[in-house]
Amino acid sequence: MNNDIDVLHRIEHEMAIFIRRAEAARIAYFNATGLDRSTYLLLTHLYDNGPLSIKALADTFQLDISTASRQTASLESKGYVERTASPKDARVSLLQVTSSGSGQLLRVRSIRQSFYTELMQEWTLEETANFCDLLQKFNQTVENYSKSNKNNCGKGGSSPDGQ
Amino acid sequence: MNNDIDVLHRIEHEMAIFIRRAEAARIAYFNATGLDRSTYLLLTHLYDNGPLSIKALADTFQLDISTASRQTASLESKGYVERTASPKDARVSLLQVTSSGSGQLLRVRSIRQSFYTELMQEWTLEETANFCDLLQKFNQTVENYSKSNKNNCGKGGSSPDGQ
DNA sequence: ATGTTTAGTTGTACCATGCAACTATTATAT
DNA sequence: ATATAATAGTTGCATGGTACAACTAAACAT
Repeated sequence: MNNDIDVLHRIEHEMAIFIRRAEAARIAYFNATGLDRSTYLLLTHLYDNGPLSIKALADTFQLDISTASRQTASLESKGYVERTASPKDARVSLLQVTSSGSGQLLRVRSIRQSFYTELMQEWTLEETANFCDLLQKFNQTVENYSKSNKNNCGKGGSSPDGQ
Repeated sequence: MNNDIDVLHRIEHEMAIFIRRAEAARIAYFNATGLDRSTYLLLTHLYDNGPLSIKALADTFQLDISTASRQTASLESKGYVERTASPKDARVSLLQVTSSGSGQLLRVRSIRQSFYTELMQEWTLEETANFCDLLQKFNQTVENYSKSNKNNCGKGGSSPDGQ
């Protein structure tokens, strides 16, 4: 622990606020794009990482497999992904983004980017890049932390932010 | 718009991940502290800003007043806040943190700070402080944005993050 | 005085989530 | 080989956080 308590207190506070705002935005975001965040993230991941099982998705996003199952079912019902039985293991369904799904994904990604562009128009490029780097580092830190916690203390474990 | 599209794309991506992790932590956090985030934030705000009406809390956190009403009712039922009728306006209840509530608040704040201390032990103080500043700036940016949006386009409006 | 705004409550609905119980399939151990 | 475990996935149920709409009561405006 080489961090000053003041900074930690501020981090703690800003995190709580950030998360609160993020939740507040859920409905507005959904209204603006027609895709909820989970759907968007799943779609992104499937788009970039080829066909994957539900279990693999659940692991990636640290979701309960039941949640991943429901989310993919919802994606499937909208026609954004297709599932095919794995040839190697009949328990496994492999999910793949359809062309409709990738169309949605690109559409929403562009809306998201426009949003951030507008939101951060007063920021300098340097600040934005800096924030981005630190945010990435933070996400990585949280991921490592919760993985190491899983090994030590069974499931659940971590709590990266303000609840 | 003076930001590079690459950085915006990365921000967009890291935000989505960040929010996802934040949501994943809700249960773990509650288990660790016994207070959910909303409760914690409300309590913090009431602790720092004296007796406030439900409407004032709703405005601060950009919550529907019905949500704020329920959350404060929950706080009250746990004995963390007390309400007194406003002498000036019989419609208004003024909420105030009880000693039990402030005890809880300080306890949870300390757990949260310990968590962040442990989480970020590999970060330098400079990095942490930098991240904190940028996060604060970001929160402020989002707040300004959603306020200006409210004036232009009616309610709802903004979407600060990845859904 | 009467109509309008405001503070707050309550009913209802929604989404994201987890846990537990279950099925179907695969892997392991003897 | 067969019985026992482990794994992938689904579904039922519960919870938390949220909004919207309909309502009550009080205050304000004219």
